[in-house]
Formats: sequence, structure tokens, C-alpha cells
Amino acid sequence: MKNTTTARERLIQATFELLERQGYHGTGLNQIIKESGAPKGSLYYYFPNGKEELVSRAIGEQGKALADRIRRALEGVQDPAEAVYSMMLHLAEKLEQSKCTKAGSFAAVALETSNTSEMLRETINKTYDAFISAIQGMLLAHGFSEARAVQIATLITASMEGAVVLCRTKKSTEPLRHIAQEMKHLLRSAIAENDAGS
Amino acid sequence: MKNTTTARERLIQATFELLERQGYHGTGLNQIIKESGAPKGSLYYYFPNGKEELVSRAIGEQGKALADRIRRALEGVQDPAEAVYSMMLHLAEKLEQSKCTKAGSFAAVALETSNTSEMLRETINKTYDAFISAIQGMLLAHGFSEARAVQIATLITASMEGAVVLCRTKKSTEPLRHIAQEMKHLLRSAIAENDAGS
DNA sequence: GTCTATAATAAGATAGAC
DNA sequence: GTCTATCTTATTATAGAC
Repeated sequence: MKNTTTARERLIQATFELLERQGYHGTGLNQIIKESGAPKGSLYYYFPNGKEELVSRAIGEQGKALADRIRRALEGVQDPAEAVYSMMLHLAEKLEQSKCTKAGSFAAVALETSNTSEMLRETINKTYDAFISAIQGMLLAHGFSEARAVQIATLITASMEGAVVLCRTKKSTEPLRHIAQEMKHLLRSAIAENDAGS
Repeated sequence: MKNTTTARERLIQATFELLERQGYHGTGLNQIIKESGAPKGSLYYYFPNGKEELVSRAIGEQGKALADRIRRALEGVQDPAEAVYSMMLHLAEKLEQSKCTKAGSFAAVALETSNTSEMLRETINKTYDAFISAIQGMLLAHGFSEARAVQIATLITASMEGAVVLCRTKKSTEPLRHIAQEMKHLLRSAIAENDAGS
């Protein structure tokens, strides 16, 4: 079968990167074609439902891959506070590589389309759930209650997404580094408190 | 002078509400005209530079008004943890009123345009700075250091923006209520710790 | 599977009458 | 200050050749 999927893969990759820089409605199919180098005829061959389907696949596949990386990175860590700190700094470094021009595709597409496309909304919803679930798993392994673990995992996910918005706006990774520092501090207290109460 | 500004005001108002539901590129000028009921000829009369200027004014004015409301709400509070909790629940209630369809205009426009419009990026940047500064003021009044106050204020701002994205995606205010609860808890510890170290 | 041409629609913006 | 008509350009999507 060789690499008959390379046109499809190039389309997915180019779509995701453009979403990170311009969001959903800011990204045209012609631009995706041009950027990917994929033949235009391939787009509707691989994604018969057009833009909505292409973006849903791009978001879904990249989101799943990212959630898996998060899960693996947090598996078996001995200090959740340090692990969260590292995860946030890692995101900051990734952002820095693009000079704060590429990040936040999930948030952008969510805000632009959650009222008009159930398909996209559900894809992103599953992605965010996977992020939260990965973080929650680590917290459960360290003695937090189910309820508390969800709360903290939601806070970590939300603060990262929000900090990415601030970084894009400020053209600086400072906000991300600030929340990384602060969350490490707060989580240390929460862990100590939780361990004492066991 | 009567109300010669009402066409302008209606345009600003309609623009902001549409940005909250669909973002920047998802909102067309024709739709703004229609929704506002303002005469089409007025748009380029009040905003000669077109869409970019209209959106910048809408974001700027609404952002400034919101930052002022936050500042006043946090002025003279006796418990920062409770104040932040109330602020977050207040946002959740506002979101609930629109069934989670309207919120996140700042984040949406930032993610869509920060690479293509310096004007919009700077307007939003000032807005976020005003939010952070308002929260930071309260924390300074309660004995936190300058550096720590910025970190915590950034975390609060980022987590609220991120939680709004999660709420829009989930069509539920649950994420916002989760982070409200968790931030209250964590802030209580931070305050106790900070007071003890004085 | 891919390419080219094009249809159909909507976008932002402008000109000129009133 | 406002209205209507229109220009230019971009968008998503499709048809039909190869």
C-alpha cells in the first residue's frame, strides 16, 4: 500500500498548523492546499464532507496524540507538583519555538464553532476530556479523592489553555511561566495538606 | 447633541455580542449591520478603517468596562479567596444566561488575529493587563509580594479564560464551577501560608 | 487519485445620491 | 448621517477530464 496516505497526512498536518495560527474561519481551504502541497483534488476525496470534516479529523487526531503524550509523561511520576510544572514549561518551550505564533487551535476552533457545528464541538469536547482525564489519573494515584482530582485537573487544563491565549496576546511566554510557578507552589501545599489528612 | 451616538453604540454592542458567539472571522459586517439595526452607511462613517477598527473599539470599550467592574468588585474585600470564588461564580451565572453560547470574545479574537493585526493584539493585550492588574491590586492589599501577586493574578485570569473555553465546549458551566471551588481552596492555603510568613 | 475550471455564495469595502 | 448599488476578492464546493 506504500504511502497512499501521505496526501491525507499532509492535509491534516497543514490544517492543524494553520488552525493554530489563524483559527477556523481565518483558515481557507485554498491556503490549506497551498501550504500542504497536497493536490487539490485530494481534499474532497479524503474528506467528502469538506472543511468541517477535515478540521474535525485534524483536531481529533492531534488531540488524541497529545492526550496520549500527556498521559505517558505523567505516568509514574513521584511528585505531581513538579510534573505539572514540567508539563507547563514544556508547553512554554514549544510556544517559544514559534515565537508565540502557533498554539491554541482547540480553544480557537471551540470558541468559533461551538454554536454552529456539533461535530466540531463534540470532537473538541472529547479532546479536553482526554486531557483532564490524563491529569486526573495522576492525581488519583497520589491519594486525591475522585472529586478533588477532577477539580484540580480541570484547573490545570483551563489555566494552560488560558495562559496560551495570554501568551499569544503578549507575544511572550511569561504568562505560562507565571502559572507554572504558581501552580507548582499551590499544588505542593495541596499535596501536603491532602497527605496530612489521610 | 441628543443621541447622535446611538448608531455607533448599537454597532459596538452588536459587534461584541457576535464576537462572543462566533469570533472575528466568523462574524461578517453585513451580519453586524443586520443585528444592530444600524444603517449600513453609518459603519464606515463611525469607523473609517472598517472591521478592524470597529472590532478594536468594541473589544477595547467592553474590556475597559469589565476591568473597571472587576476592580470595584474586589476593592476592600476582606477575604480574597471568597472574592475570587464569587467573581468566578458570577461569570458562570452570566454564561448560564446564554446557555453557554456567549463568552470568550477576547480569547477568540486574540487567537484568530494576534499574528495578523497589531492593532487588535495590542487592544486585547491592554485589556488582559487591566484584568490582571485589578486582581493584583487586591492581592497586594492583602500582603502578597509584588511578584507573587502577579503570578496569582495571572493564574486567576488564565484559568477563567480557559474555563470559559471548556464551558463553551461542554455546553455546561461545570468547568467554571470546578475551578471556582478549587481556586478558593488553594487561595485559602496560600493566604494562611503568606500570613504566617509575615 | 489527481487536476483544472468553474459555479455559487459571501466577504470587506467604496461611490455617489440624498 | 444615511441609503442603495456595486466592485473586488475570497470563500466553499462541484463537475468532468485524465
